Amino acid sequence: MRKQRKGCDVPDATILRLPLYLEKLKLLQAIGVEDVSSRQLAESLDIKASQLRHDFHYFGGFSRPGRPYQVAKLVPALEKIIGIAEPVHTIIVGAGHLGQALANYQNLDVQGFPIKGIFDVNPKLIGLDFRGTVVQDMDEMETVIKNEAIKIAILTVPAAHAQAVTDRLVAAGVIGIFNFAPQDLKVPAGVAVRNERLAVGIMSLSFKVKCILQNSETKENAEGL
Amino acid sequence: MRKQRKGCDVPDATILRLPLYLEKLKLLQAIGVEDVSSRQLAESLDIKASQLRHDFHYFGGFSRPGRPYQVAKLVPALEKIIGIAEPVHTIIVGAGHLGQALANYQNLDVQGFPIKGIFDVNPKLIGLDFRGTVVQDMDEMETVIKNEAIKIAILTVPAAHAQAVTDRLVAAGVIGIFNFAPQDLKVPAGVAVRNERLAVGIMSLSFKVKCILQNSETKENAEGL
DNA sequence: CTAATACTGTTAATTGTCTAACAATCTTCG
DNA sequence: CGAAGATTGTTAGACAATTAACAGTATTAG
Repeated sequence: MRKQRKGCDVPDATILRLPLYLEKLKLLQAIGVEDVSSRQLAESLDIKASQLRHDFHYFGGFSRPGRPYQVAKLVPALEKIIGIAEPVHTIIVGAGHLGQALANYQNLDVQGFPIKGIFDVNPKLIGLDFRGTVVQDMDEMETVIKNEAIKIAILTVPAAHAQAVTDRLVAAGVIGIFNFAPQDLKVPAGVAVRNERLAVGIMSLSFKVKCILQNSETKENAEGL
Repeated sequence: MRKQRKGCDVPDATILRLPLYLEKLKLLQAIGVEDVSSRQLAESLDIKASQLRHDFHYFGGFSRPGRPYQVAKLVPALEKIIGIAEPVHTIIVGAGHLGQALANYQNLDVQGFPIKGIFDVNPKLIGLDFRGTVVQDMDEMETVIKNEAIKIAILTVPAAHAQAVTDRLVAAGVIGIFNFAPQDLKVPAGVAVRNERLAVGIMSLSFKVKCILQNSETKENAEGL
């Protein structure tokens, strides 16, 4: 097996922190901060400085010993690593409530993911306008993917249709799917899927809340004795 | 330090899988499956059977050697562990696009999290009706939290107001916050926060897409020689 | 009844991730 | 100029999670 191309053999845990680093750095940049140390940046994100440096080490480091990081260098470097140096054209498939909310969520655009199309099969939704993007029939999807060179799609269709739509997306050339449907997707090698399950998030929270309540009960009992 | 109460000293990674187990089991139950082995269940979730048994082991196991799991026993057991044996009353704070989408997302209700209130400061939004729940003024929030014994809140306000609202929620008795604002929240001990960052998800996807594209390029070059 | 098969609970080994430590470098101050 | 303090890159050790292995139990077929 050929050695993986530079900067791609990185743990998932590190990849998930890169957006957090970038976000905080942009904030610093906005208020005119020029230099930042690993310690300052890490503390503001509630992680250890050694972890931050360890993460950066996967990409060869962004400074040299003795010198703090320069915000103006770090921001574009991270953007390039994440793959958003240029805007990443994106489409939303499924114009239900969630699809609409995402279409209206201007933050996606700001973060480098402009929405180039919204699609649905429901005639009642076709023609609706969200921030300048009009819902189109699903039949148009493949055409838009090719014309706009779409590589990433956001999937917000019902679970029952998720796999069929995924197959169409992959066939049309999409290689990254942000899946909001509670449904495991089968995709060939060379296609990345990220599942975003709201139910998982709120249930894990529920578990912790239950534990907090139990602990406070036992504590009260112990104090009561 | 007192030993943590039974079933609460569990790794995060395991907690995040519990909802997936439950979801799949409910699906099996719906089609009349009575028994399921760790292998069957694990394969349908694309994980290893040993991991599933290891996860269940944190709670003492749900069967005995030689006997497969009984779906009818496992579903309520997991629901109790997750803390959703009884419906968990929830509120949504922030009735913008995302808050509206979540209010319309009937799946939350089905999964055991009925929405008992939606709040916003914007007079234009107050009075809007989403699936029978009417948007109320934020001034009513504390009252509803107390009357309905709300323990979990979904936070969909702008980042700039997230901390202030959080402080009010905590003061009113909320101990679990599902945070959609791109903002780190400070909360006292005994309050759980789960951050749901859409930007993190799509950027991690972008990273992988970039790597896939790079790899296919190098592959083509190698083949071309 | 016995052997063969299938299954779980449990422990050990492996793998992955995080944290700490330190050498090398830079800046600052006297 | 030299020493002190701060900083990064790098490596090794500590910790956590995943996977594999296996002992013990149940079921089934002959």
